[in-house]
Amino acid sequence: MEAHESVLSERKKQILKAIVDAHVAGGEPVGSKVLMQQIACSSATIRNEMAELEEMGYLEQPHTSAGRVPSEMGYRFYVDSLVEHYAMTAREIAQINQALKAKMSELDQILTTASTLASNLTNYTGFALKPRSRALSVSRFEAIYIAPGQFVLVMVADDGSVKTRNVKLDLNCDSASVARLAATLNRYMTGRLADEITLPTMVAMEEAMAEDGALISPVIKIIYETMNESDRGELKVTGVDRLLEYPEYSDASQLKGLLGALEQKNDLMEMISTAAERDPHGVVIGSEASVKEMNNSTVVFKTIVKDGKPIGAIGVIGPLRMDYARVLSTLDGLSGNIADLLGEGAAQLGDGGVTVTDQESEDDNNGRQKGQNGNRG
Amino acid sequence: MEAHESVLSERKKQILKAIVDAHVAGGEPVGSKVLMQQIACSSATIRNEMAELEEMGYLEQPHTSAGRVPSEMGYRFYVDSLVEHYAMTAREIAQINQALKAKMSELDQILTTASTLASNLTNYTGFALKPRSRALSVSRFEAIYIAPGQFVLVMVADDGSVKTRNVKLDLNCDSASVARLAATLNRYMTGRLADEITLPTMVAMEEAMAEDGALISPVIKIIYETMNESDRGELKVTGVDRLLEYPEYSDASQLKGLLGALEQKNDLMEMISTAAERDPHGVVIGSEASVKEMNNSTVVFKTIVKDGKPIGAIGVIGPLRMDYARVLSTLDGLSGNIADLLGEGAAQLGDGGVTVTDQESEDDNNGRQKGQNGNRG
DNA sequence: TTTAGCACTTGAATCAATCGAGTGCTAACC
DNA sequence: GGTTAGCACTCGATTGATTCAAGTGCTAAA
Repeated sequence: MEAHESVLSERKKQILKAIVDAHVAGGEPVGSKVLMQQIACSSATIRNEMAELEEMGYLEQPHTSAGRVPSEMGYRFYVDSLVEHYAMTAREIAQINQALKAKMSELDQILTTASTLASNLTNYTGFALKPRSRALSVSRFEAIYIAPGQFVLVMVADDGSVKTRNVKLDLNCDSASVARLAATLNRYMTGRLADEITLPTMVAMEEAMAEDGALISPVIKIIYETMNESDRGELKVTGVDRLLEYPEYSDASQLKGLLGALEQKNDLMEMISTAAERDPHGVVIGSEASVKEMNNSTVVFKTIVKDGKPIGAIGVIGPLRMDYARVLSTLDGLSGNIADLLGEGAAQLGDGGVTVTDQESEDDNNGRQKGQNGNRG
Repeated sequence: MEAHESVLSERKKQILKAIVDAHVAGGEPVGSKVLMQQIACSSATIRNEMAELEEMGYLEQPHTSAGRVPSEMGYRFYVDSLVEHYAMTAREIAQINQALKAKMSELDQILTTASTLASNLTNYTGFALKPRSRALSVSRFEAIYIAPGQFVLVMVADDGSVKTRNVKLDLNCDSASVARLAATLNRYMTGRLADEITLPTMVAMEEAMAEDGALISPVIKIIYETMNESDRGELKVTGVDRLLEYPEYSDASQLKGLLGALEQKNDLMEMISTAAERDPHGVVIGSEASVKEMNNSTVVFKTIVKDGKPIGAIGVIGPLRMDYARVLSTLDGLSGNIADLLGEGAAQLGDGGVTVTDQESEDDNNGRQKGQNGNRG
């Protein structure tokens, strides 16, 4: 592959690079004229060079009267020898960091899964919607020593949900420090929103921890993040690709428009909450939707109710000619299952009656009594 | 809305329903001839009825010489009065149950997020790949009593990772039972794969628990599920819709084919592992791919390395004319961030040097020392 | 070796002609 | 009165010819 470089003159490389760049940017075959701006010679010269590059296999002509397009070999050479380094912006880097750190609550996971299921089972695009939920305060702390500098923090929230965090510090804390930490947290932090912790409280806690005072600050941050992470309202959309096989969306622009409308989560939430009032089925057909881009589509949804309050919704979006029977019963089934999982189905217990939730488990998930049966056999 | 029913004759309802069903199934306007099979009268009669239904607003004609299509009002009536109940198959119900119960490991979450980020930042379709990983055994158990019948189970796995489960049973276990449970688990279960637990061991554990013997069986199941959940190899694909705006994929069938190929996860894994050997950049251009459907697309990926071993990959898929510079650096940045999160980046510690992971945290995540800095301020 | 100029090629756009599916309407029928 | 057969009619889709324009290859001059 390095042989390329010795064969291609500097100017050929320039031209090849310019062609790749232009074609990547514009998508059209690139002609000799546009290249004149970047290469310091006439179009005829460039044409000659391009003819040679084509002969060598780096370029292709879709047809005689079109410009040139890089061949696969051309792209390969570009990637191997011509790509310039692109430096990510600080903004992009920050975005990566933030997004990767964010955890998914269990409700989020369930809703995502439900959206995927709705899509899979109906062959339309699925979505799941979660309204904002309030921040929680912690009513009880426990801390379990795991290893030097490492412990598990267990938080029982004011709604009865339990969250755990595996914490590692590079501070030297032992079993005793961890126990003291739990005691201190229980004394100063219980019943308070993490927002409400004032500097004096922090200082008091650090004093109470004596030589382990350094633990407080990072731990408070962790608690803050944990108790607030459930606070994002969100819309998940899955299975967009399924709509591709419906001729209604065969022109990509149509679908693109619909998806763009979906990005306006507020509109969708608004639509669903109003539709839920007047329509028992949760079916919004075409122009019944307030959003123009949805006027050629149908939205079918079902709210998920927990303790009598709607805590989210799942649904599907597809063409007007939707298989309503199937969609309606699928959503019914799904929402029932979710309600069960979230603890509405307290009655249906099997052998042992076990409920298991992972640590994130009861994020956004208040007042649960019994959940799904943990036994699978 | 109920007024409809009194206005429409039984035959009109039949015809409307038949039209909706046929149109939903076939996508084409439906003519009077095809309806003859379902309605017991001649095409002329049906035409008369259709003309009336159109007059009333339930049907529409795309043009004079086409068949009829339901109007929005027609669909509305269908949904309100004509849909037949569709009963889900046992298979579908099982699928729902299983999928909703499955938890996502942290690695899964990170990879999903990474895939989304790759897609967002590059404007191509992103993917993330995770090979199967081995099951873990537990080297230490802890149990924290929360409430009657409820406790948090903390498991330190043989690779040093920590997992926690919030367990609720409808058995009457108190603080002492929970403590005894931990002791018993530590005595009989440490160092073993959950698969290896034999019936005699179970019996011995139940005996050791005396009157709380009933705890053992459900708890073993929980441990089993927890330690094996990381075992699924998987491919996540996100941002399919981004490809819609590239003319290369403007005919939906092209894109559909590509996506179909992506479903063959094994092919992709194969491709990536072979490509990773011979190509330092991880760029597969067009026909370099072994899969035919990808011959008009480029796949760029980057393996994620942890402790010297590849534990997954992230990448993007898009047209040949891809913005390689941007894609390559984005994937570099992402994979670096992921490696840090997973504990490779032990060196880069900031103030406090805090590592936080939630319970699922170190799923598939062995030998970590220090991770990313937990402080955000 | 580069460049200006010109004939040439060829997909895309435009337009007319043809085709056919399905209708509306009329008249006969039960 | 409701139903049905028959037929003229409509109108989008398909096909084919024509034009248009972008971009080339080649030749001859610099």
